Amino acid sequence: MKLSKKSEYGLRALLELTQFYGKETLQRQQIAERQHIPVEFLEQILLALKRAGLLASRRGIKGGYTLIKSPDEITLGQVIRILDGPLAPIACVSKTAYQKCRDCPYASKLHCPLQDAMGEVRNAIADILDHYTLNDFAFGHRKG
Amino acid sequence: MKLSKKSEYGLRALLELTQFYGKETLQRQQIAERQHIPVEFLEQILLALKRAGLLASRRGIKGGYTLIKSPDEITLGQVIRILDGPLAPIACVSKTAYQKCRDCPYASKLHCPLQDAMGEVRNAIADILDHYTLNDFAFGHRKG
DNA sequence: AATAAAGTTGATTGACTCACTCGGAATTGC
DNA sequence: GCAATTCCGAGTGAGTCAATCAACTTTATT
Repeated sequence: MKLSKKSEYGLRALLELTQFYGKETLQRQQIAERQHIPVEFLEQILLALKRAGLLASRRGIKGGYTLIKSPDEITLGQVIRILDGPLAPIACVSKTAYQKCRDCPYASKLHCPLQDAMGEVRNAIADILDHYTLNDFAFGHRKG
Repeated sequence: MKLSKKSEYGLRALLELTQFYGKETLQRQQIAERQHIPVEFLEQILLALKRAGLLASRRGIKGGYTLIKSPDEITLGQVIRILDGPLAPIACVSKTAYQKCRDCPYASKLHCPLQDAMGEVRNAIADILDHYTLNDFAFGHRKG
């Protein structure tokens, strides 16, 4: 049940970008230093977030990265799915990346105990992460 | 955020053992067949559960495994911790295996955004899995 | 136009983990 | 004593994680 370094770094990078949203563009170098992330690894991560449509970038001198969407429209769940894949503990209870379980003795039955349990877990995780925006993350949580 | 095969198999094995609790002892072979688990891998898992105090075993002909604790005293959370380690997505929010984060720019600060978010997730997961007993698992869930 | 600074891309690496597999020793029932 | 079973440690092949590197393209400044 572990969060990868990739996602951790990704979230921390977005934390910085959220703080400068609408003000400045940040360069990998700056983000890496502020958050203690290896630059070249960070690069990969920023690129992935760019391809997913969260960031824009400019090359060359004075280049850098900016948030392209408002930080209250981006959730931690989205980010983690981009970098780590589905939130669900097992594929057969994923809503965004469902896969039928092969070789499971309950695959053909109507009802699987493991699916019940892990389905609950998946929903609990998604309920939190899909409502936790970058704004909540950077500036303190709504905590409804 | 994935559950390992080890834990999945472990839970499915315990599902069988719960169904025969107080009646028969089951052999690896039987459990493996019923749940489609590779026998030798299953062995490792059963051993780990034995060392953790959940199972008893007998060798030789007519040997096998039995639950040593009542299935309403064993939770899915316990089982997963034995086989997969802590439930928390990152070590610095684990209650059963806390580790201070190294190299995190917030390590010395009073407050870390990532800890807040992942702490919530950890609690949500633990709330479910630490109250989900093998009885619930095998015979249908309480669902309060 | 030249240069330097920055992002882009793909390949590669080393360590580690996951999911098994194997061989043999110890125990038990007959 | 023999066969069936668990116990235990070591090993393995594939894959993943976390980087790292080299080469390339784009941009601003001079």
